[in-house]
Amino acid sequence: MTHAENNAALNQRLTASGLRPTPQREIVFKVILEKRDHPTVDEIFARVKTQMPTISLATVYNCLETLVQCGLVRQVNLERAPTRYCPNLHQHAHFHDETTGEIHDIDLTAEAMKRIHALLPDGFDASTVELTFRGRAANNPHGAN
Amino acid sequence: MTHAENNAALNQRLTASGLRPTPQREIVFKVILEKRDHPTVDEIFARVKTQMPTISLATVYNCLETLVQCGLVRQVNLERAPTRYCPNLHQHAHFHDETTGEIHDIDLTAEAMKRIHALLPDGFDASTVELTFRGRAANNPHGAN
DNA sequence: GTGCTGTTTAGAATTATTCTAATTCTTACT
DNA sequence: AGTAAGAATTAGAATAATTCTAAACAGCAC
Repeated sequence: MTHAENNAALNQRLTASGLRPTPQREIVFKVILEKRDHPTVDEIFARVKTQMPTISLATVYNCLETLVQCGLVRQVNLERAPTRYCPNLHQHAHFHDETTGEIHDIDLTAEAMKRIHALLPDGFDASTVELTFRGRAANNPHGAN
Repeated sequence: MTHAENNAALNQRLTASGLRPTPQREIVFKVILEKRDHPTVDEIFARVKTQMPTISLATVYNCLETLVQCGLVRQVNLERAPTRYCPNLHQHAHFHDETTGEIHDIDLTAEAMKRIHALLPDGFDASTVELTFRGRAANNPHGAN
């Protein structure tokens, strides 16, 4: 996807929710897509400031909340650490490498998701699932991050 | 398990780790076992204070950290909410009811755990897994909480 | 252009948690 | 028993991520 396409998608989602496309929202979305690690708010703030030095931290928080609401990025909370943000919208699990602190996405098939949902007894209806592994990854397994 | 048995288990674990059994640790462990919901530190603090009014919040934090280290209780972090504590040591997932805020334990079989671990590609070695569902539960399904 | 609503901004406020330094408690040794 | 050493507890201060507040700003509808 090109940047222009991502932008169009963003604007569409925003207006669909009665929200306005703004330069701040655009740029925050852009930096998250650019480097597909799992940055914290501070990291996002730092990256955005290089291109828009006047942006405020509160705005970054606001934009991120908006993006999450629109379903364009996912929030990742690991233990008590600062919240991280993830542009991968495919169903996936996270692997938290204890040695490097890196977070790797683990793609899940629809079949796997179905099996996970099937673990729930009757009477439980889950709208979202979060699956997080913690451990050690071999050196840069398939170059993922 | 009786209270005396739990206490014996606690003392054994503590001394095995070179730590001391203390009245504070005992009582913190007791209140977590007594009411098997998933209390926050504040709730634990409140419950403990009724029986030991002089205990300090810092001590509750310390005791909980100790109990977690000894593997006697589990920490549960959901989104950005205060950490909760869980005495259920069986492998299990959590179901977070969006309407009531309650957390239900979902027991997992060894077979299910194995299948979950099998989702990881080669090169990833997980020591722990966390599986959390969010959604709505039917009214008090099998009386669990 | 004027007003209306949504957005951004800076800084203050909040809140869960951790840290600090002093005190108290245990245990071991004499 | 008396004392030293280490561990645990305590109260309160400090930290840090996040949220709130109030004011300024921007863009659209009329």
